[in-house]
Amino acid sequence: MADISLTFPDGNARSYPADVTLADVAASISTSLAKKAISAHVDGQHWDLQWPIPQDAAVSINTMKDEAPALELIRHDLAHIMARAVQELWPEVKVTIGPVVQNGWYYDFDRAEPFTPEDLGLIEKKMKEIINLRDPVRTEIWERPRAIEHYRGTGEPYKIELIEAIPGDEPLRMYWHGHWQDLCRGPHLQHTGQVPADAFKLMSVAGAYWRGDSSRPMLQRIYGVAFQSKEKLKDYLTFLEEAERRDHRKLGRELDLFHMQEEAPGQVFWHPDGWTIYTALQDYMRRKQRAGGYREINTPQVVDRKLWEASGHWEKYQHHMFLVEVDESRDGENDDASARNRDQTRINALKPMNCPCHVQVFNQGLKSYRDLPLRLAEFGSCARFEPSGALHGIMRVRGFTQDDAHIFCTEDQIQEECARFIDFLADIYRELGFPDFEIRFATRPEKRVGSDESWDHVEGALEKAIKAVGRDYVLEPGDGAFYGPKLDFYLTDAIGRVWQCGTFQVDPNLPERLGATYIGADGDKHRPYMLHRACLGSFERFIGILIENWEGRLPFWMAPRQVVVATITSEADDYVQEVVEKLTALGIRAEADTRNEKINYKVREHSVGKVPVILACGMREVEERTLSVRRLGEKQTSMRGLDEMAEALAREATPPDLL
RNA sequence: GCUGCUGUAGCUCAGUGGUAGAGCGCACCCUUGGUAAGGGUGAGGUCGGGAGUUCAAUCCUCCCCAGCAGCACCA
Repeated sequence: MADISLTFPDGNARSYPADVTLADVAASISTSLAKKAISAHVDGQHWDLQWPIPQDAAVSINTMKDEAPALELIRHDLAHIMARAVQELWPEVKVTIGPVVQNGWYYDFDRAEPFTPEDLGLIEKKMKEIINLRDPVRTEIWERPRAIEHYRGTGEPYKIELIEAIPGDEPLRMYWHGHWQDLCRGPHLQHTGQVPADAFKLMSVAGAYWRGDSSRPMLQRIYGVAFQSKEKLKDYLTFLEEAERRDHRKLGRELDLFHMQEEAPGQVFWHPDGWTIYTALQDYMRRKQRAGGYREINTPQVVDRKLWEASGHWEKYQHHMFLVEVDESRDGENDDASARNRDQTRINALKPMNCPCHVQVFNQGLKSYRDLPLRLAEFGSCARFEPSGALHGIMRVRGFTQDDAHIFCTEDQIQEECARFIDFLADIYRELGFPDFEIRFATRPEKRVGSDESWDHVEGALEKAIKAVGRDYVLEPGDGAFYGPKLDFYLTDAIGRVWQCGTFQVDPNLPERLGATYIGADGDKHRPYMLHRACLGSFERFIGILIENWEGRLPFWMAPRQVVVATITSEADDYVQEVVEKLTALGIRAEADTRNEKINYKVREHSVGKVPVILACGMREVEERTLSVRRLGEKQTSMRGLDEMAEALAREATPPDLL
């Protein structure tokens, strides 16, 4: 039994729950990606990995070497050095834990006053002093009672709780950085001077629950980042600036795509240009789904709670639903809300998901095995009352539209549908500019419905399906939906960030709960399987990802403003109008800029506005019936004939699936 | 929801216990200019909402709302 996490070369880490062993992970992950894992944490202890992972968890490499220490060790020791610095500055602060995370580390502290940005500066300075002391790091192995007694003496209740939570009774490793002591599995550097003093930075302080449990006290977490060298740190800080430049909230405002406001928190007001992106994407998806054998449907927004009770969502998610109370006795006559007749009030919920509604569509009429697989798709508008702290621009919202579909099928059809979906999805991601994606296979979570036998069966079916597809995947034990196992699809954006978008879930549960049946070849009623699937996830979030991926410079076919035709002199006004009309007739989003401004000004404004093509017209163009073409991001211009250019742009404006 | 921070003009931000300012943008005028900002003039804000302290609150206190970072959550 082990608590295992693997770290990959891209800096990502993946964790596995306590009921698997390292050998399990090694055996079950058959993918080349997993084989790239460079280090593992087993029961909190750090190991560099050799592949294959040895069968026992005692991975054999100790990283205490004289050469440049591994980055993880540097980060790990920095966590301790920071904790020491904090306690030297404020002795009353209680320490807890401080693990290595992507790009750095954090350490959680219990302190009455909040840490301020100025405090971070003080801590950083103190850390550099400690590094310069070159204090030796030494270990002692203590029996538990002695360690507990020690922490009683120093007044560290969190450490005592940690010790008591460690199963078994093996002795503990006690580490000293100079005079300062911490409980830790190690391993560590030999002395604090091995840490590069100019390649780390304290980033932020934020609240975090003790042991990740929202019923426990809130601690203060200080985040730091660290690298091998000052240059690497600088690269990382540059990356952060890059991400900030791409922030969809900022670009959404600057490019006038959408806005949000207090009266509708977590919901999007789409502006014309933003909605143009949305509809371009939706039109594209509609064509793809039609070609992919889906039938599009549409289902109600406001649905009686009875259906949510039947589906099981009421029990689990009622506090995350928008409720709508309707007094059936009012009949529109009495507008006084206080006169509402409680006895006759019906409780409805704005639909938080489409699945139960799709089952209702399936349940109409008698279905035959000949109807299967039946693929029902909906651009389903959903409302979920997400916790206020979870909201994030248009990426995490309370009102959104999924590119949702449910496939009703027999067990035998799961494999075929799985393969079919993965091809479908790969095609879409490629056409949308994300050629690389990763598949993760998530299995039964702790909280779930259905018997273990049923889970064994369904997980087996999905595993068989994904294996047959032959693509690499990563196993995520315990990450499945409460009703069934799933495949999640993660795409990588232009600056290396990973986003989960697509999903493919096998659900034997909902058809059961909502009484879906079909007549088999044997003439008897059978229970269909229901496959939940989405490619984009939600339009809102996916458009956020698109904006950030392309830094607002969307591919031409999706760009809300494709072409601006600008006059250099007002004598070209008529010609510019003619050009715009010609392009518009070809389905190109073209606009005229005949304002009384200099061409320099117009070029600057439309470049900042990320318009992909600027066509400038002066007297020369009018006389020769040509256009001066300037592409976004390019400095030089070229001269093209009007007809030739219009034809080229029309081709460029064609969505990839129609080429 | 939790911890911390923030909320001043359309945007980015400065500022003060005596009812506010800049740049950009916007409007109008002059300018017809050849590929990233031509010049001038002007309009625009009960300083997120409510209550309190005070002779006086945008500024201080409390409550609420929204946003930001992180945590928890994510059917």
